Amino acid sequence: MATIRDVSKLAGVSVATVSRVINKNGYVHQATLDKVEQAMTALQYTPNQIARSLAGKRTSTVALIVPDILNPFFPLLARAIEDTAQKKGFSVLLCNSDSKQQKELDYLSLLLTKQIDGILLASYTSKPEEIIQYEAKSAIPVVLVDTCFPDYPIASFLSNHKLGARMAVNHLIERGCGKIGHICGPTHIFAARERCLGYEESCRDQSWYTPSLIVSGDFQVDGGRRAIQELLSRHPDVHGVFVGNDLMAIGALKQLHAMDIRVPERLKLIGFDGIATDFLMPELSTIVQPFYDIGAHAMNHLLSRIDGESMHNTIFEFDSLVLHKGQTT
Amino acid sequence: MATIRDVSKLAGVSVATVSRVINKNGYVHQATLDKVEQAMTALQYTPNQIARSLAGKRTSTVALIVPDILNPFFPLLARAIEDTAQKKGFSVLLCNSDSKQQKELDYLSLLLTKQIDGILLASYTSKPEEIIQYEAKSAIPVVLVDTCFPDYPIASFLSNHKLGARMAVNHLIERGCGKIGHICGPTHIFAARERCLGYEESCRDQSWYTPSLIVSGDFQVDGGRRAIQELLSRHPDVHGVFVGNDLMAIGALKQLHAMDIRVPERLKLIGFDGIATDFLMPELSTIVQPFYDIGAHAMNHLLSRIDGESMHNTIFEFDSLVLHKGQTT
DNA sequence: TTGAAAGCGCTAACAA
DNA sequence: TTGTTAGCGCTTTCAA
Repeated sequence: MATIRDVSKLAGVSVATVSRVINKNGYVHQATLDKVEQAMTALQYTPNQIARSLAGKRTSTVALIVPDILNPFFPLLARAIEDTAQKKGFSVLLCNSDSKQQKELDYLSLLLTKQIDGILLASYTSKPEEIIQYEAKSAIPVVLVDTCFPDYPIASFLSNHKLGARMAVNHLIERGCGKIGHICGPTHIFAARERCLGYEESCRDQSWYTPSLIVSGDFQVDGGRRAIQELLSRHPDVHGVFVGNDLMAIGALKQLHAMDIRVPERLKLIGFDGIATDFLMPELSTIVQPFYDIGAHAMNHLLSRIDGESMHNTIFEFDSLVLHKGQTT
Repeated sequence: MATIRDVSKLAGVSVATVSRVINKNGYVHQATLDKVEQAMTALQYTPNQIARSLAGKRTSTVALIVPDILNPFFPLLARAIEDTAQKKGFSVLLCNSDSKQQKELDYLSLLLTKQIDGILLASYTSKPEEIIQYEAKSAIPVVLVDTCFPDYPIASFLSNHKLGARMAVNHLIERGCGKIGHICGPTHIFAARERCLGYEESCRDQSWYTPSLIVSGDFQVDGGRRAIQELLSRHPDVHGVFVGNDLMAIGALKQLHAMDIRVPERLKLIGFDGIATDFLMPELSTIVQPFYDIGAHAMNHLLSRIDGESMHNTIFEFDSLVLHKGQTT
């Protein structure tokens, strides 16, 4: 592969000049610019990114840390992030943390030695102090996606989950549901808590409301099966259920089917997320999160930080959730 | 961050010696080794990977190029690949090509300047000559996943699709199907062709067989809807359908549901891939591909090539497909 | 068994 | 407007 030196020789200029045309900075005469560009194309020259990185510039690479790309939730984010990165000349390193603290920390220090320019972190296990400390000592900007710590100055991009929850409950009410239950996700997940709060806010003034209408699940399919059983045993007369996410909603649906309880006639069900609305049958009613927007904005914010802009590290909540009316309500 | 020079000073040795202990090569006295290691831990030293890469070693990074990580097929592969890479100290760069030749080529040359160590390529658009030429002039090993070119020496890892197709058809026969149709995928996709061939081989000697039992689809949900309609209009009496992939099978299932044709009573349906076996209701019968094995083996093979082992570049077909008996057969 | 020194390819003062 | 040169942090001959 041709180097900058080869180009400089062929063009009859110094490497500094070539560097200037590569980086489009500093003054360079039009005539020399032409010569250099000719030499570059003649040699099919492309700058070695490793050398550029070592010489102090960036790696043009960011890392995306997710619990597990297999969770259908994350490819949606990953795609938006990669698209946005690619448009700006950045690449994305994919890291699965399995929600294990150690694996996450290992990645974090690996990324340091790789001189990654920034990190998009979707993690429900990391502590805010850790993140702040990491940013401080590594000077690598970190942006949170799908989670946040309200009391700390960390940039975060996520849906307005409380709003979404209200939309879900309202939809059930509009569809004529009387007593509405909720299957909530793990309480260590911010989004799960918010959705639960949204449910509570919408329901607590109803005559039928009682806290035992909230059953906890694990955001997985099987958890949904168990939770709906629990809910029905507590309240055989529930008429609608706002399930904390689509995965659990699928589980609930399967369980109801097995128990021969007709959906939506006897019981209406609405999920949250909007993963794979295409793939399901019957189609699940759900609140679709604006994944693409979240990912794209998070990435753009990160890129601005990388460019040295000092941003206001705050929480960006997206209100553009959409009700997807399926066949379960 | 501490550098190798800092360590060498603190340990009272030369940088060369420190380098030797980092890389565990060359002779180094036990006593000095201890000193160096103490210094390293004292300074919390970790070698800068960029500098190592520039000095001639590798980047310990591979790229995974997929058409679109949103296709539920690819996260399965990505996970296996990332797991395997991570165990061996490698990172994975994620690239979406959208099956566009230009985007793919752009990535390929970008990866060159990034001095990537190897590439895992899932592409149905690239030409074998291109790949061979790229490997030759870049010295970057490329391994194909989920596709192959039988007539060219390119390492490829994929399921034995023909075998899987036979399994699917046999299952339908066992379940009592008489006339069996097939919805095949795009013919430029190797796997789609193989599955179709498998179907043909299994069926051509049957009394009911006729080529018009094969309808073509596009491997997408909507394509499945259209294809099943087409098939039914050609052959109102089909009793079983082997659908070329799960996405189309979902579409077919939805269409049949809309048409009030009962599955599996009136018509039996089996898909291929094994994505989303959890998500569907009714659960789809399908042939599950050994994604994890494919990804892991492909990655291991790539790592061996990166380590300089000259491998026999051939096609690795995985026979370990599994019938998932759902509720549609 | 160890060290000195020459790069790897590029950037960025500093001079001219 | 251009060139010289000193690094960036590490690896790797080649000598000692």
